[in-house]
Amino acid sequence: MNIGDVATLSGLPAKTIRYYEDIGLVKPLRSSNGYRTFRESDAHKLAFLGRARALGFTIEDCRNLLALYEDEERASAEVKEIAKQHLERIDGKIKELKEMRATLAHLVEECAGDHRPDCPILADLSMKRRDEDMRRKSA
Amino acid sequence: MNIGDVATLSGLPAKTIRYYEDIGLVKPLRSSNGYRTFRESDAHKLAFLGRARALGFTIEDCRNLLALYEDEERASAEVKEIAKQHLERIDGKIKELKEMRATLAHLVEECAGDHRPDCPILADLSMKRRDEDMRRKSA
DNA sequence: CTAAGGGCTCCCCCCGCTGGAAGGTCAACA
DNA sequence: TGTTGACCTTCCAGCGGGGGGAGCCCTTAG
Repeated sequence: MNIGDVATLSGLPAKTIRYYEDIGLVKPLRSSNGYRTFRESDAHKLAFLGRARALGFTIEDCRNLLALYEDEERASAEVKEIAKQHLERIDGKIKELKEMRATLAHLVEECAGDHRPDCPILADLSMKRRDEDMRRKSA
Repeated sequence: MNIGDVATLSGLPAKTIRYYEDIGLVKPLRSSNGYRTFRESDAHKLAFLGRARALGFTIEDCRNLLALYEDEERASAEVKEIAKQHLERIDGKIKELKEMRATLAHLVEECAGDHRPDCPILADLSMKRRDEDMRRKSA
């Protein structure tokens, strides 16, 4: 299989696949004309990578997951640990985003959004730390 | 004020402030020794930027917000529009993360996490698109 | 006089790709 | 046989939003 074929199969852009080779995630063979030649197993790995990335795992996570995937003797505990840590990262991000959302939604509600210049959003962004602390406490 | 002073006041690292000058968000003066000299207004802008960035606004958003902040004739509708768009971006990200979280949490639950190699997490990551679609539908 | 603690510029690094230029290869068709 | 046009190759640059660090200058206190 050439790169275009695995790209179609895995849903990853060819550029990304070349990059994954660069950083050592896949190691396709080369045919005499210099083209990359992918085996079935490479195609599987790439599909695996695509799904892991879609779940938000970092490239380093993927590298470790792939190593475990290939290791028949692995302990599922190792995999679970990686996934759990990732779950925590996701939870952290969700929390952060929700806090932003809450503040922002509040400000958007307060803002008249008309032709006048008075704007609570700008007022909040420009206000001093002391006031911000007060707002936080009252919220 | 030198850069260290505004860094302390705004809570932004000096590096970041230099970067903001680079991209034209602030335009401090220079004193004869080459040091940046920040006015009160620069300090306010930087604090403004720090808070806008903390709410997740992109640099380009910040640029626009800052312009509106400085424009006494602005219409609050313009500010509100930027904020609303950002709110939508945040909602999109939260949704995305929640979907990841749901899938991942399910997998983590299923995984025994012991010394044995059997692992539903790896099984899911390596399984074919058809099966994935089925799982999605049943979920 | 010297040392510490600012400040300055400059360039490379991070992540995870993405785009583009300049060129080689291959299959189909006239 | 020549010529398209779709592939493929490498390499270099850049995104956002800074961070790290080298190697230098300036200032102030002891």
